[in-house]
Amino acid sequence: MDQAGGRRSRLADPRGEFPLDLTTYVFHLLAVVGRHREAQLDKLLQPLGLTLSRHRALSVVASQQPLTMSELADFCAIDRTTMTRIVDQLVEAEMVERTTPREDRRQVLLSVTPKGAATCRESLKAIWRHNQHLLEGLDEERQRTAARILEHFAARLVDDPALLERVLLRQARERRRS
Amino acid sequence: MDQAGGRRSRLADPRGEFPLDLTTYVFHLLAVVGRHREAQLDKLLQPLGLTLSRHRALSVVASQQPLTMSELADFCAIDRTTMTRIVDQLVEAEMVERTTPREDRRQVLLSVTPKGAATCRESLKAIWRHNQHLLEGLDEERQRTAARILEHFAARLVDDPALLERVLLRQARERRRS
DNA sequence: CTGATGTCAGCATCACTGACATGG
DNA sequence: CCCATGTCAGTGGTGCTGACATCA
Repeated sequence: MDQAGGRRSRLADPRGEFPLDLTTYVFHLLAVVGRHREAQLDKLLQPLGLTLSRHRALSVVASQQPLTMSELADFCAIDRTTMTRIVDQLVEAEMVERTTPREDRRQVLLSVTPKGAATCRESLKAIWRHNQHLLEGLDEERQRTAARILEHFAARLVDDPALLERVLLRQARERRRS
Repeated sequence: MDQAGGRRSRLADPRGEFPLDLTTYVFHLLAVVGRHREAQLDKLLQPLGLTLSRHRALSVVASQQPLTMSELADFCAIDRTTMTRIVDQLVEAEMVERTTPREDRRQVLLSVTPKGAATCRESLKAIWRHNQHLLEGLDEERQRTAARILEHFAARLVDDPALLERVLLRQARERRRS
């Protein structure tokens, strides 16, 4: 997607392996794969009372707790104001708790409740199985190649080096109380 | 994303190259890369009066015209009812036209107007440049590997073989008037 | 005061469901 | 009658902007 127009002559793979030129085709597939996968995962998570967005937030809180709203939003690459509403929903469902630290009372620290931890374990299992199914037949070296290529994209998409570090899941919390 | 929880011991890359196990990390990056890229492209297209969704639909119509609503929705991996509204917006902007074929008057055939074709050329150019920037530094062989891996994902995500063919942009129209 | 953090309201877009009209 | 195609209305989740309160 993103591009599929123009003359056939300008937009063909010279080797004939793919239906479009490489640049166009890679990003078309990126969009289509993401779309189908998100739709399937949403259905998978429905019985657990989660959407994919809520699951993403919940699983990051579970693994990185305690963390602030801004950190969570950066990790998930989601707008802060949107994250406020997603956390509202998780608090409503009694899966996540907000607490205010004494040192800096502007912040909010997020942590999971026992119910949230249990739900997260279930959703992680379900998604893990789905991911494994998608990766079946891809040897480890190909998976590493995929990860490296995606890291390359991320580095070019995210200007701020500190934000990039967080998006790539290097270190979580430092300078919290500095 | 999707998964980031659990014990550190269960979710680590054995080789230490990546911050999480491969399965989890590949899909985390898939989500984050898609998110950042879509945000940037939306801004890029704003001056042209397009959103990313509208551009995607427009460019497919431009390259595959004439085609039906269902075909367009399948190509873009977007729900049919959602596509009705997106095409409404493109018709409103006088970029796309709907016509009813004589053979099967249930269908609607889509085609671009001159204004739509011109806008599409501009948006394709802008997106092409953005994509080239992202791919800079990746040699052709890596791009081919990426395309093959994403095709692998698509094949596992889409059950219907005919739909998969359309999603992978093999052949567009056949059995139209059969 | 300035800047950082988090929340909130309003707006637009989009996904999904269920209903509906049309026509093969 | 049955099914395919396309549209439409309603609901809910999401992204973004701008405003606001709080507090270091």
